[in-house]
Amino acid sequence: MSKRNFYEQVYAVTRRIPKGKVTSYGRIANMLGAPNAARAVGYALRALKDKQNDPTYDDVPWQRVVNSQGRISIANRDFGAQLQAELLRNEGVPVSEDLQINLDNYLWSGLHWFEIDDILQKTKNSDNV
DNA sequence: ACAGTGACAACAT
DNA sequence: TATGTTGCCACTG
Repeated sequence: MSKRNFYEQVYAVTRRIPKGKVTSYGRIANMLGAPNAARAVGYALRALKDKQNDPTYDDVPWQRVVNSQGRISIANRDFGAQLQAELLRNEGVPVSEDLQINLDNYLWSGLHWFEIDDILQKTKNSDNV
């Protein structure tokens, strides 16, 4: 299909974020070897909105990705920020009223190199996921 | 092929 | 601390 590997890689990493933890767009980009692709990561997650009817992506916990400051994106505020905050709270992640999360306590430690390698292999030139 | 866009991030005022 | 600016990358008409 039209989807590129990068999307799948982002989704794959996001799926590994454990319940009760969060990470940032930039950190995901870093894990995928594209340290400057934070915006692209956000773009990929935003695209999930157009895939809501696709069961393939129902299990992507997009709410566990916030910006580098541990804050839910402002641009998202008007339509999805509150939902994201609610989903996180339901998972046991405290979110302040100004949409801030304490990264000292809830930041995901990330994947190990071999786990990332596994993702890169599985997402290589395939429409299958 | 090319210019525009966005759920980012770092730096500058 | 709070805005504004600039660089990035992948995706889209």
